[in-house]
Amino acid sequence: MSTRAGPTGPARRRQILREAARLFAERGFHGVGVDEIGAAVGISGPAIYRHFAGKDAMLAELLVGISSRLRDGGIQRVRDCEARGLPPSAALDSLITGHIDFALDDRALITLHDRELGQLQEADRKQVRQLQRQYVELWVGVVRQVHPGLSERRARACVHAVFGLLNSTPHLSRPASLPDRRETADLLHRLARGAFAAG
Amino acid sequence: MSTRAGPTGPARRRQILREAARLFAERGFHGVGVDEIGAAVGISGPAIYRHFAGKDAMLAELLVGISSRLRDGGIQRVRDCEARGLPPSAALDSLITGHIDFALDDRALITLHDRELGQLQEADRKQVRQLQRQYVELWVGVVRQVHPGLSERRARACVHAVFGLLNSTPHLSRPASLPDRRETADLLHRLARGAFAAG
DNA sequence: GTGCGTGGTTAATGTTCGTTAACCCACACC
DNA sequence: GGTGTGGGTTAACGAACATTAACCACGCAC
Repeated sequence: MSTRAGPTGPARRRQILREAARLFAERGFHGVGVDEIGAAVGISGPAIYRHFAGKDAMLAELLVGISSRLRDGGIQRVRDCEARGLPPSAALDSLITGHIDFALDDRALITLHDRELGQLQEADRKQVRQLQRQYVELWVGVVRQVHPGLSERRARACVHAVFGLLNSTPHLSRPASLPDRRETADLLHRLARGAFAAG
Repeated sequence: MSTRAGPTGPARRRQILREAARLFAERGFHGVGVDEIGAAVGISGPAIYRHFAGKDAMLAELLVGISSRLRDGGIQRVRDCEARGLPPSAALDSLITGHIDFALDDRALITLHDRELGQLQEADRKQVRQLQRQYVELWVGVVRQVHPGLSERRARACVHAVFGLLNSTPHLSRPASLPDRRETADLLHRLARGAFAAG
C-alpha cells in the first residue's frame, strides 16, 4: 500500500488547480507563492513542477478552462432550447441560469476570470479573450432576439453590464449570509431580466 | 529658477497617486514596482519615499480616498434631495448618477476599489470596509423607500448586484468604443433602475 | 553668505520567490 | 531481482523588488 501519499495522477493535478484557484482568488496571483499552493495540497513547493510547467501555466489553464466552460455551456444551452423549439426568451433564461450556477458554485473562478487576465502571457491572454468574446456574442445574439429594438452595440453593453451584475456574487455576503442558494439565484435572475428589459 | 524639476509639494504627491492608480489598475498592486511608478512621473525609484511611507501607504491612501469620496458624495446627494423636498426616487436617481459619473471618470479607481482590498493591512482594510458598508447602507435606505416591498436583506443584495453592474464600466470597450459618454451613462442608469424595479 | 529643509540621485541591503538541481523511494513490469 | 518512471524531498540559484543609506543641489530665511 502507499505509505502516506495523497491523490495521484490527474486527480492530484485537479486538486492543485482547485487550491490554486482558491488562493489566487483570495490574495491575487502575485500574492501567493508556489510553496503555499503546495502546502495547501500537502506537498511542498517545487513538487508543483511535476504537474505544471510553472505558475503561469496554472493560471493559464484555470482561465482558459473557465472561459471554455462558460462558452461551451452557453452554446449547449442555446442549442438545446432551439432544438426543443423554445422561444428565444427561454434561451436567455437558460443562459442566465447557467451563468448564475457557475457564479454561485465556482466563486473563486469567477473572481479570477476578470481579475487576473492581465497576468497572462500574450498568447494565453489572446485565447481567453477570444473565448470570452464568443461567449459575449452568443448572449448578444439571444438578447437581440428577445429585445429586437436593441442595436448591436447597445446589446453588447447591456450584456457586459449584466455580467457585472451576475458576477457580483463573490461580493455578496462573507460567510454564510446567503441562506438559501435558490433565493439568491432567483433574485439575480430577476435582476438580470429586469436590466435587459430596461435596456 | 528650478533647473529641471517637475511639480513640487502636494501636486507631486497627487501626480504620483494618479499614476500609481493607473498602473495598479492595469497590472495589479504586486505587478508594478516602485521604480515604474517613479518612472511614470519622471523621477526614479526611491524618490517616492520622500512623499509616501511605502508602497502599502499609497494603496491605502488610494482606497480610503475612493471609499470616502463615494460615501461622502452619496450622503451629500441624498441630503440635497431631502432638503429640496424631492421624493426618494429622485435621491436614488441622484445616487445612481453620482456612482456612474465616478465609474466613468475614474475607471482605474473603481477597478482598484474591489480588486486590491485584500492587499491592505488589517487596519486600513477595516477602515475601507467600514466606509464601503456605510455607502451600501445609504443606498439600502433609499432603495427601500423607493421599493417598500423589499426586505433589508434583499435590498442589500440588490444594491451589491447593481454596484457590480455599474462597476462593469471598465470592462466596456477597450480604447474609444464608448463614443458618447452621455449615452453610456444613460444606458447604465436605465439598467440600474430596471434591476431595482425587478428586485 | 551661512544654514537648513525639501526633493532628488545612485548604490547597497535583505528578503522573497520562481525555478532548477540532485537525490530518493515505491511500485509496476519483465 | 533489476530497472524505469512517477512523484516526492531539500538545497541552491538568480532575479526582482521594497526599502534604506549616503550623498547632493537648490531656494529661501535670517
